[in-house]
Amino acid sequence: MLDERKRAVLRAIVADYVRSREPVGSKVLVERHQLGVSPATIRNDMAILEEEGYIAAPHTSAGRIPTDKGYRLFVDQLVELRPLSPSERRAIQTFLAEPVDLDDAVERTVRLLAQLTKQLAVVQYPSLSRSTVRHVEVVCLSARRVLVVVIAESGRVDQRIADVDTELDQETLAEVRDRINRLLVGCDVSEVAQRLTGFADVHPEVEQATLTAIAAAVAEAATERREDRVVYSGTANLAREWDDFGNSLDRVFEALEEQMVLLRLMGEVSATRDVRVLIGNENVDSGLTNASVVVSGYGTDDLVLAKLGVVGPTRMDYPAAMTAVQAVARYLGRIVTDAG
Amino acid sequence: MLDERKRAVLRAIVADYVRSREPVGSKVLVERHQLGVSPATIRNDMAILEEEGYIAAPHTSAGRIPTDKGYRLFVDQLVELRPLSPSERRAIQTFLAEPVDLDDAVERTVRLLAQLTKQLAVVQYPSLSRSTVRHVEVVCLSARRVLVVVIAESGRVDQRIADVDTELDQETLAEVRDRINRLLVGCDVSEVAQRLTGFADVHPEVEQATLTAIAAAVAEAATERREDRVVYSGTANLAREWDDFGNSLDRVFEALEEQMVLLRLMGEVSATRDVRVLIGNENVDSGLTNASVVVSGYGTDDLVLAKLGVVGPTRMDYPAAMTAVQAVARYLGRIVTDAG
DNA sequence: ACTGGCACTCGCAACGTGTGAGTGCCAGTC
DNA sequence: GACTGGCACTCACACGTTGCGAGTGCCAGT
Repeated sequence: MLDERKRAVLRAIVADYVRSREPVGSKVLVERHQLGVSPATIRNDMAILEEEGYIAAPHTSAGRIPTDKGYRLFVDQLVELRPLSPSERRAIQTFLAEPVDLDDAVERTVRLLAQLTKQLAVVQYPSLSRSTVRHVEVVCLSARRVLVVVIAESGRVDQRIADVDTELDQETLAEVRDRINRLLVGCDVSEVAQRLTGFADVHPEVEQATLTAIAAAVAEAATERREDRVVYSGTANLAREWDDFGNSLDRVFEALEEQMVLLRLMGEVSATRDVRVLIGNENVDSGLTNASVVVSGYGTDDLVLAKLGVVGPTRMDYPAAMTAVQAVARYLGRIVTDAG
Repeated sequence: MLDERKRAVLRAIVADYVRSREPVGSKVLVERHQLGVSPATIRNDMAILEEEGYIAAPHTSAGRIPTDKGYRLFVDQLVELRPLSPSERRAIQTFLAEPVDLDDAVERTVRLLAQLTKQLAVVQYPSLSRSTVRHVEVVCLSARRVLVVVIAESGRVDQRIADVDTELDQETLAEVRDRINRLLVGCDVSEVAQRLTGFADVHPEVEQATLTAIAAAVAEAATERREDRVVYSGTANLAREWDDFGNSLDRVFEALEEQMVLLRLMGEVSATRDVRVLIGNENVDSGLTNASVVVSGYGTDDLVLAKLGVVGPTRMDYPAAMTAVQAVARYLGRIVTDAG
């Protein structure tokens, strides 16, 4: 087990390295943090820390930098989360006040998080509670195309385009719409597909294939999985620190545009509302080397709707990122459960 | 006026420089393109071209690179647009087939364009024809929050959250909704705001402020300007060639995340359906130096709905970009006018 | 009008070198 | 035993020097 002073030394090394990006030596360590001992003593401690694998020297006669193991110890035991500064708190409140709709709320959140942490921020769309159907609208886009809109009681609005074989006049369309509504309104979205089976058969006046297509579109719209969508923001922050990622930058961006990577990244942490940290190689996810992820679930106490977090270099300001992620997750959770 | 051979030389310089990223000298010029004369002759031509300002030498005894003026001449007179290769044509067709809704269509388009041109692709949302109101839905999200959904005949679906002061029970909400629908269905979206004036007054059974809030939300949703939204894709391409932009990369990404920059960029070219090119400093837009924009409007013959294009380094493959932009614009125009 | 030849110019990569930050170790002190 | 000052040692890195080669401009010759 590590000595109290050695832990202080590790904490100091992490702090300094995060700020300066440069290997930190024994001398600056004692003069910047009041450790009360001489550089030589610190050197001994550092030798121990290196033996134990918490820090490493990039080459002989350079300072030390924290290893992944060192960061891990840091976030697990050494970090003290200071509360948000009033100005930050105010920034969050004004930024997230009065979102105009769900998209807007998510959009603002991700921007805010990127701005607060100066990292790449990622927000997963909340999986709005599967609730009951409120209304189904069917509108005609062109001769052979109709748009289906499904509005759920929870406020979800999903749409889908269906190609149909026959031209539909306004009256038939209206009738189809009314029948669908009569059939579905109030029923749980999970039952939609089921209720629609055979829908085409019982209305012989319209061509079957057409009705089938429309029914399929309605079913698809009702079961669309929005929680597979993620949005991100703060690419400029990523670019600013790109030299911390061993990878060439375009690889990183390729990985980003591949939504799956982000989803996997978020998926790897268990869905709880506390803040989790993945450090460096702990996430096996290729494409991002030397990257850490700070992530938290958001939602109500008993139900985690989705996750949000930031991605940055292993060498990042963990305390700041953790408090920001936590605070934003809490706010967004409140907004989103309140709003639907 | 420029000699025919000098034009050939300029064309060759542009072609080579675009491929190699390196100043091109007289020797490689004659051996790669069959110009039928010796390097010395070419050197004389190059001297003329330099005098006229079409090319420049980064320093003594280096090859020449095209100036913006050179590129301008190239795209205006020297470029020959070869038709799309069958495989490209096929790629477009499969990629853009059967979009599931408007978002999906735009999303796919921007990805496709980025992939085809290997540049940053930008697509502006089409301004769907202002049409008549089809249906208005009002659902209750929480005690003091309602969601308003406006569906237009054209297939536009807009939503808005309204905060209300009083709690609304289901029946009143249903009644409000019915009244709104009776009032608005079939009326042009441009008249919505007008028709709603005084809406709060004539229904004394519900608190006025609440009705006003809902009416305002409906009006806002109906008049939302979707055409101010742009989406982009292909950031990895941008990162790959970032050293061509004098700017440090993070500035570029900051500019990107500021949607306004892209909108201005698109806005600077007149809204026609043919392909326009802005080269280097021609676009005064700060933030992107050494950048060119290839852009085209899309829509029907008589109505340009919005614009799309690519952004890349001044030194980009203009012919390829131009054909790709043109083709994609044409396809998207067809899809989007067909679909809404 | 074009070409071969030649002197000239620089950017750039390769090499050598000196400097300084940082270390490990050890003998001495409290 | 824990800490400290001192000292020899090691590299990374910044800096000046140098040589090379690509490319040019010019000119005399065809």
